[in-house]
Amino acid sequence: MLKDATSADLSSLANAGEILSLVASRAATSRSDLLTASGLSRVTVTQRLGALLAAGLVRETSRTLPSGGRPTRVLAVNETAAFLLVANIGETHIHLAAMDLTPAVIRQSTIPFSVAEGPAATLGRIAAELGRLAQEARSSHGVLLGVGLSLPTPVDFKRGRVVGPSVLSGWDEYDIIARLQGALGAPFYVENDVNLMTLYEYRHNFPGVDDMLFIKAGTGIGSGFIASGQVFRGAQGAAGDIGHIQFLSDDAPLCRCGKFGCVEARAAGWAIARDLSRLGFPAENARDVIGLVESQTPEAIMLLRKAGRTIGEVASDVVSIINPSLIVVGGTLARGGEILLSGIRELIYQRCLPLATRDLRIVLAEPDADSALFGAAHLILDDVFSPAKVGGLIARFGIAGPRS
Amino acid sequence: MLKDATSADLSSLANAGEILSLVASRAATSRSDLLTASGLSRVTVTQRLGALLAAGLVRETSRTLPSGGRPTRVLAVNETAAFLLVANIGETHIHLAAMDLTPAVIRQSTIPFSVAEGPAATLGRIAAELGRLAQEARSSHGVLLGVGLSLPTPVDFKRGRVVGPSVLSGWDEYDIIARLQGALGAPFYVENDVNLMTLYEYRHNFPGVDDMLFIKAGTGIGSGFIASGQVFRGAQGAAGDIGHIQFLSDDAPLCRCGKFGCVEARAAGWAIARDLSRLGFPAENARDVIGLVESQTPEAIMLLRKAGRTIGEVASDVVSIINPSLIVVGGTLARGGEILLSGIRELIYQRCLPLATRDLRIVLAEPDADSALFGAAHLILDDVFSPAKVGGLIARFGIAGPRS
DNA sequence: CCACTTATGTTCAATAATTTACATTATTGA
DNA sequence: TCAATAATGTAAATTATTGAACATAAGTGG
Repeated sequence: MLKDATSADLSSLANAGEILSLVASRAATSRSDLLTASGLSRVTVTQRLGALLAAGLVRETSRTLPSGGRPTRVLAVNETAAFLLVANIGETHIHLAAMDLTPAVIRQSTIPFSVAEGPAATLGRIAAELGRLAQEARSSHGVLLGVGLSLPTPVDFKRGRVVGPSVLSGWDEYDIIARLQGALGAPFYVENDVNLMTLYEYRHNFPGVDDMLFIKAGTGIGSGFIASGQVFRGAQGAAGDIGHIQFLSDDAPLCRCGKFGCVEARAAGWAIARDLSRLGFPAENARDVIGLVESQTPEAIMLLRKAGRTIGEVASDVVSIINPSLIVVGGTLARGGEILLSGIRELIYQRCLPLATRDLRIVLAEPDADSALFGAAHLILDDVFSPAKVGGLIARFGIAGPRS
Repeated sequence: MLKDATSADLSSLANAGEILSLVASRAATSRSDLLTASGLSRVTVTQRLGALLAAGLVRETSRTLPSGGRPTRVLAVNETAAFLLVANIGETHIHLAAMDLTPAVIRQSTIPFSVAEGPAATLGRIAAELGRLAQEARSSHGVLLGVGLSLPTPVDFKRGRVVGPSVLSGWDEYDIIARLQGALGAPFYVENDVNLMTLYEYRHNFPGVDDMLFIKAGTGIGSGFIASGQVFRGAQGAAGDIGHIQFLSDDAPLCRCGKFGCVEARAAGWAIARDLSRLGFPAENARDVIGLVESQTPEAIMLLRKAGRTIGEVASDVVSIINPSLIVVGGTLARGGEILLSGIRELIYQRCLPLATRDLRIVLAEPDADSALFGAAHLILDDVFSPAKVGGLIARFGIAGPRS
């Protein structure tokens, strides 16, 4: 039986997952790389890559890499071949976006948020707004590949649920995926915002630094880390919870968790705001604190410096335990720059063994309000283009058909 | 051109790596499992497995698994198809062994050790003794697959070198692999003993507990952890170094590292021995301490209990940071049983958030002097049978030819 | 003992992938 | 401009893998 070009293309496409995964992960960005990375023959790679190119999933960039002979052409996933939806729940607002595969924002919006509303209503509004964004993205960017939700609370990533009491009261153990997956018809991911910010820093600013720690110092304090290139979540997704490690002392302050002397109660935005208020400078959260620091209020600078030392104290423990090669400090308080950072550096160098600090870099994150959104996009992309799942993506795409 | 049975067998063997890896890792222990796990067709699996069986690399066990119909026969790597060499440098002696693929000891020996001798001479003696063991193992167990060396000091696993100052003075940055690899003609691995004990506990006693922490409380204090099923080493192999985390207090004792208030200086075997000596009970190391505890010396029991609380304090920090689902406490001091463990439990439950301790088990390791040796064996096996490297093993085996 | 169920092996035609050999292309440097 | 170099494409022959169909094996529960 003869086969026409289209069905030959489709059958090549069905086997092209490995190729697509390699291109998407940037493990192989040229045809020659693909040959060695995949172990397949040139004939096969040519054929499968041809199918991916024809389907519009992969494209040739204008870049080439010198090779000594004919330069090799750089390949990339076609950013406009599909899109993602992401949302980040903040203190008072929810930021939402449709993103292409770069990932870059196609379209975004903001809606108000109140904890009092409860998860069902909030998720309903999120679904509605994401639906609107999807509508607009679909015309230019084809299929929806995945949806990601960032939450300011511990999340059991495997189960997609908020775990433990948190600022999102009423959300504990609520089945978020069941509520939303149907509405949007794509794989759904829920993750803690700090882990997503960590992933963003790793993928976007420090690719290749496979053992790094991200500290978010804002109104609360949390951390995330990349272990051997993977977000490390621990048994229940609660890894990196450094805000409630205690240091005892005579004046140990009461924490909102009910214990005394937690890092948060000493160094988080709310704790500094509490101390500033007592000194006669009204402040409520990390933003207020940074405002006072930026207007050169000595008391605020002093307290931020002290907070840096407290964070440094706990960070030194983390360094001893996980031995990262990079620490990125982000969150609102990081806008205090060296005032915060110097205390962190001081304590780490003071308390850690030289071996652990020998090659350790400690840097500030660029202030970026949307890093959790981008992190969510990377999370989706990593999973959807992973070798194990890329087949599903191609099937989904094959059905939707190629885009012009 | 016709092909005889032998060459057909050999070509199947060359492609049988994936099958072998699945059987070795116990990811698939039956033919049916292999079909689904490999994704290959039954014809191919039958053929490749046949080659592995013919080569003597894999064998059928007498066990079967019920299935509702014909039971499926359990497959396993043939433990006697090849062997490993391992060595563990302790305080005063070096334990060495040839092991089969179970891993189980085929033959073992002990030689004296003195730091003063320096790495070159010590490694020379180790090579000679391992050579002797290899000679004996070779007759019954075919090819040597790998050699592992366990050291009581931080090791940069990737580079196979001791890093930083340690009890092994003179070993820092010494190129161990260059010194030994040639002499033995097999892949060579060097790793820290605590990480190997951790790996042993994971593989041997708690398979499936993919996020676990092992604490070694002996003359020194260290820890290792399994993150998502892998030994977590950090950037320089120094992860888990909890012995030199400091807790400040008025009476902070001086540590052998030169800082004050380290966990080691408060709770390690040498620190308890120091305190006991001051109280009039001569003791030098963890063994002496346990001796006094076992003879019901109240002072020793009190100090061990106190050490448990100190270890619990640092362990609670570790729990907050990495969120394990299991803590295994081993090392000489663990022979103190509940006396040590109760303090650890107490502090962890007191200082960690309920979320992190909700499903956390804290248990004692079985006392086992050879756990680092077994851990080294597992380390070699994991690597040699890994999908990426199993091809090399088969090549090596193909050249050596099948055993009867 | 028998029917039922699932595991396992085998044959053979169809399909997929590789190897080989040759051809073409896009650069660099003489 | 021309050789040198390595990337890339392709046809044909060879080899590997699959799927389907059939056969047999080894348990379970009547």
